[in-house]
Amino acid sequence: MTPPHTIRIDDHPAVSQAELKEARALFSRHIKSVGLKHTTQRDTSLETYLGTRDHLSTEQLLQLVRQRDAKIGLTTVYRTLKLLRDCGLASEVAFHDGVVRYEHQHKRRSHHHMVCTGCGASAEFFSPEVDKVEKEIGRRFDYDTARHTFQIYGLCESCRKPERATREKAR
Amino acid sequence: MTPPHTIRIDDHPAVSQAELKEARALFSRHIKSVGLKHTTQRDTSLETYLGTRDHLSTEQLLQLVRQRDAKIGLTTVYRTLKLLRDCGLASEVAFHDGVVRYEHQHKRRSHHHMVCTGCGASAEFFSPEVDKVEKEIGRRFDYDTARHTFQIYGLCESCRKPERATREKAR
DNA sequence: ATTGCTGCAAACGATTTGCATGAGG
DNA sequence: CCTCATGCAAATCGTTTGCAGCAAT
Repeated sequence: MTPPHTIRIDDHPAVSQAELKEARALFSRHIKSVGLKHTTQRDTSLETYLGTRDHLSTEQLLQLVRQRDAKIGLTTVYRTLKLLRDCGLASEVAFHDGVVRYEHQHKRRSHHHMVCTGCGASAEFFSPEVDKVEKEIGRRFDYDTARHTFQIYGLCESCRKPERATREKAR
Repeated sequence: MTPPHTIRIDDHPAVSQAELKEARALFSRHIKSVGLKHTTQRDTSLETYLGTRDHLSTEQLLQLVRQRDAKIGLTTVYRTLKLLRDCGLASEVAFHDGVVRYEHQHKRRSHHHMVCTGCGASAEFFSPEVDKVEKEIGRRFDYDTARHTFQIYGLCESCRKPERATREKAR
């Protein structure tokens, strides 16, 4: 199941030219440093990824990638997303439906998700308190904290209305 | 992969007699209300579940259940855990390894997890601020919030030491 | 007697891996 | 040239489903 739409507040502009350049450089550097090769498929995947927003599954990215090059394989996209994650351009998010999604990570403000269990819509929000909690707890347990995930699940306003059809059996 | 051990602070005593009774009643009531039947396998699964702590996967519960009745099938445990979830005795948690785990939920304080990406250990912690954020954000987006998950990922003290063997390739 | 339950085997969906062929440095 | 990448098909893994025989009401 794929969220039909995604709400977001605190919208940020599409990736700027400068950021694009930096992202490409970061990727190349990573590729090189691990002794891998620069390929057209990886390029296409990277460029496509950079043109997206929000959280998308591998399958979704594959669809977009194939609009540029119909012959790229699913496996390659899976592998490229791991590379993007490894070099810090993307991060994996797991909502509660068994599908891994990726979202932009590079120089991105820490943020969290409000997910509708009815229609699958998700909204992002920012909360400095939550970030503060990460640091505090890390200190308390003597953990070197790297990241956190915070998702709130609930029913959005339209899914809450007089038992609408949109609503699916909460898995 | 299964966490080798689980750290926890703010330990609470094993489920008390009164709580056990209440839990069984809750389960029976749920069973009845949905028109299902009371079976020995469900009983065994419930009792076993009530004797556990922390978060355990279906597979782990199956092992425990089989110590009481070796012939209980995996499927039954999967199904029973869904029932426990449905009646509010358990809730599902997804860490970042693709396995669903269950934890006690009935009358349980809201809590969160600090997970070590090295050895898989997890510690629970409590944070009223985080709970407050859930309410606030729900109001802001006009979502009827039901629950949230908050996990912090990082390296625990021993996994952080001079590249110990315990440490596995961070997936 | 019904109707739901169990456990097995088969089905599933997301993700990973093996491998022969092809492209990059 | 040698090495790594690709894309396909097959393999995995957790989880779900179909079904025939069995147990609970």
